[in-house]
Amino acid sequence: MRQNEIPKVVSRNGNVRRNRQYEKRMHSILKAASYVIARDGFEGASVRDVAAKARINLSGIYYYFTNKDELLYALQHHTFTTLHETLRHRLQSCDTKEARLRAVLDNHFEFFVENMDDLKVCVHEMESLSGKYYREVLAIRRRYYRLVRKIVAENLDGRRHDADLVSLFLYGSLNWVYTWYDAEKNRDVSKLSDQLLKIYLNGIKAS
Amino acid sequence: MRQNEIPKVVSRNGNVRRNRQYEKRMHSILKAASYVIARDGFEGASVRDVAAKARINLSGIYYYFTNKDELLYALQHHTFTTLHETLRHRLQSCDTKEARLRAVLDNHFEFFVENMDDLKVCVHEMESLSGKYYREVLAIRRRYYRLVRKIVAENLDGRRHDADLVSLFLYGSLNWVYTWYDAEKNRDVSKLSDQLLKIYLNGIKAS
DNA sequence: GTATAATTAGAACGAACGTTCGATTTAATT
DNA sequence: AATTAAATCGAACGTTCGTTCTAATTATAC
Repeated sequence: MRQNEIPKVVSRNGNVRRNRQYEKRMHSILKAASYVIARDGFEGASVRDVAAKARINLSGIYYYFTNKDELLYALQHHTFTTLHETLRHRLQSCDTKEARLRAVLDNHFEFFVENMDDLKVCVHEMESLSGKYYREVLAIRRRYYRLVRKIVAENLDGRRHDADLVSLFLYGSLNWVYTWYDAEKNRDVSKLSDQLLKIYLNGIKAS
Repeated sequence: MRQNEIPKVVSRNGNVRRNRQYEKRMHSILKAASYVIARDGFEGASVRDVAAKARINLSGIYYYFTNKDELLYALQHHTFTTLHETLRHRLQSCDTKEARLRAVLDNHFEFFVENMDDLKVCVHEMESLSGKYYREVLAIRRRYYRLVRKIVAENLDGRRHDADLVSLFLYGSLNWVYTWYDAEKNRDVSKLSDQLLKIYLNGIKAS
């Protein structure tokens, strides 16, 4: 039996009698999808490739997901939610506004390093979904962005800056990372937040 | 007769007897391709859609371009070259290093506003080509990046900053614009460079 | 006007794709 | 051990895609 209702993120199987490996299989499919979509793009990625990478039969994919779009939806939904949650958790132990801004950067970079494929799929395939799928992911994305914006705003000299613009510029620097990050060259991840934080707090001016 | 040699950017037709409309047709195909690829992504864009948008028969496309990849190659090659050239030209009338940094931002934003689809196709489809096509575009992209980096570097307090990181962060802010730019909300383009320049020269610190 | 080559048009090819279906196998319950 | 449903599998469907081929048409040169 297979569910075909409105998709949930974690598990779509509401049955009682369920194979113990169900969750693991689901996870391995998502991991494979993340890898293949990050490599080939969503349109370029074939469900067959995802299945092969996950070591499951092609039609097996459709036992866990109703279609290709839902694969991407599940990936983006889960990744953005996790990113947002880890940031919220991290912020609880920050006293100053500077510490909170630093937490935003640390969180994003560290999350990126540990989930490169997933975050790339979130950033690069932002427009690949449509309809309900798109709108739901957009809502989560906005939630995360608003949190970033709030922390940027409290660090701002409001007379000289536009909070939206500053946030979008910072957001751009963060989201662009996947195009140049090199695990060898950038072994020290904290250096990335150090550098970006310095720019936004003090500028780059030569003396 | 049709050419099938190494593609040139401007015109691939070396024949003498040539329809007066040849160049116009070629340009209209590129314009259509830019529109469709920006909308659907390179993999998602069909040559049929490009042909329809350019008001030409499907097989007519293959009279001007040997394959779909070459369409993207021509677009990216031409756009990056132009972007680089306009920046070089602009820099000639800059006296101070601050003026040169400002020129980088002005050039990028103004070029973006006037060639949104083209620049989006350059940024978002960076990985869509492979082999020779990819390497050639990469070379031009690097040339542009190095120019930006040089100007960032001369504005840097080198003891406190890493020129590569700063350049990549700035580059990210610039390239991310296509995801949020709204012609209505951002009528004044110079405000974008103003804001970004302030950040990089003075930071955002609240007093 | 006629010859010649550039350009367009229509139809078709094979390949790859997302998805479905029925049968088979596996695991859990009694 | 028998039963029942979950999970997997192999094969196929219909569609869309990039590309090609040949014939028709148009523009240019003589």
